[in-house]
Amino acid sequence: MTEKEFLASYDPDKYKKPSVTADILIFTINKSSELELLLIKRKEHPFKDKWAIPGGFVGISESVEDAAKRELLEETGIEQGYLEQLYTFSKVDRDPRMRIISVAHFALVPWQLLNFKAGDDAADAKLFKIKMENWELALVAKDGTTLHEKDLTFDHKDIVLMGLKRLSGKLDYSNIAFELLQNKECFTIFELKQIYDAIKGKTSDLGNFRRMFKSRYVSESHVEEINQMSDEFSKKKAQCYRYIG
Amino acid sequence: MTEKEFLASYDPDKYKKPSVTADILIFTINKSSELELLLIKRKEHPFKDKWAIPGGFVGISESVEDAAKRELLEETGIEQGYLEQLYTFSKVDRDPRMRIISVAHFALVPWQLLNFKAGDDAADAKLFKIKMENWELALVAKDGTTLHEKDLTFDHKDIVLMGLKRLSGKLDYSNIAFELLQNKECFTIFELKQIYDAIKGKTSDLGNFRRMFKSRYVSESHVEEINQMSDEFSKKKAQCYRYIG
DNA sequence: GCAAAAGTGTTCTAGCTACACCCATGC
DNA sequence: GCATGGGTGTAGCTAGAACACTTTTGC
Repeated sequence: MTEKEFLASYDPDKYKKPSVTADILIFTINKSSELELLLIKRKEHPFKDKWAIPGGFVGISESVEDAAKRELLEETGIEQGYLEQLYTFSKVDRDPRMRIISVAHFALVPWQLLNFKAGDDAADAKLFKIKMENWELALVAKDGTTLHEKDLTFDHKDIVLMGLKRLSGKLDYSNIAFELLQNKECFTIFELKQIYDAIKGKTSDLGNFRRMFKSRYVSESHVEEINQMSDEFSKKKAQCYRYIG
Repeated sequence: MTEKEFLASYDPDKYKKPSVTADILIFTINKSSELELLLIKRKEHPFKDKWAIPGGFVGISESVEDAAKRELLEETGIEQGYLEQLYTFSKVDRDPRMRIISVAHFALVPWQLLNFKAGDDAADAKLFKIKMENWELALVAKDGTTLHEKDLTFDHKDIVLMGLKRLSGKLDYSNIAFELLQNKECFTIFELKQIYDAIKGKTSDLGNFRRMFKSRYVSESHVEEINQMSDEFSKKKAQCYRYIG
């Protein structure tokens, strides 16, 4: 039997298959420099009317990344933003409908680009501030809607926690923080520090942050000074920078 | 329609689904303290008689982790060893048979436990030393069989490279190196250094490594001195340690 | 004047690097 | 005696943390 014959006679549906979804944690930093996560209220069973991470099935002729991108677009109207694969969750009973494997992702989106609306599968969509209270996750929307970690459906609590850990960890050895800037072409050191603080969940020393910024980003040419000053975040004019890569 | 009714009427096979496999990079350190990777020679189409990473389909009622564990057992006879999920690869055309999404893993196995034989799907199985030549991956078996990175089937080159990068990176902030020790209950500092050097691909200063070992592992109680000396790796007797966790 | 950010300087520590040096021992 | 690992010591560099200080400016 040649390879060609083999392929022609191969039956892809011989065995029962799990379904695969791409789920996305959509993070943003709001105007008050707080970390927020987009959740949707489910319109359909299972867990109708509960809050969950957006996601959708991976089609037969698209990659998982494409499915995640599509989902991000549907949910937020964003054509391209930072998107990274997080982890694949596959507990057998994680979905009551049937066997579903979820490839979780996270996206970083500047708040002013976020134009979300309830999608096809969502009765509602909201941004929730992320807090840690008594070592447990708490999610609070602007209108006061409060979710405890146990209120998250499926295994979404695990996904959110892993996402937060990864995000916080990557601040130290990558350039992802820049993805949350309002404007990568013109920003101040303080603005970036706000993003760091929001993700790390603590306020760092401004003087030290400046030095870190200069040695790690300016000296290494990830960023350059531009001929522009800003007083958006302070009374005194501040030097603006441009993100290069 | 209640949730119960919804679930009862739900058809899991409404849409075409991709297949999912768990593939696994099985790393070991050989007697000469070199990093090796287990590859199998494919017995079936596609890519019959080519070398590939072991892997298998994820069944409808097992998690991806379970499938990877099962694969590790089948391929190496190892009941439990270090296993970690690496990344999910999903390019649409990565497998000529059909749409297959691969959740790649890596396993760390001490060489003396490695009792591999060709499994059901393999005509042969071999350990390959990992080298970088001209910035490209080269794999060399003890019998001289040499593979270039382009000889790896599917997208296995990408998987191997990502695995190596992750492995090397995790040495700096985790305890995975201990998983490759012949005996976690009794080992010398030199033995651990050999593992580090093999993975990093360079020899580090022994004196400095000792100090790092003591401040990072002994002082932090990941490891403890035991009442035993070894001369397996040197003429002079060396202090033995025990890995705690 | 006060608060808050812009920006600089200082001091201390911890960790890593590159060494140089001892000891023990098998060949 | 020489190579090799076991083991310690030292000096230098760097990044980070903690903190003090000066400047600008809107309120």
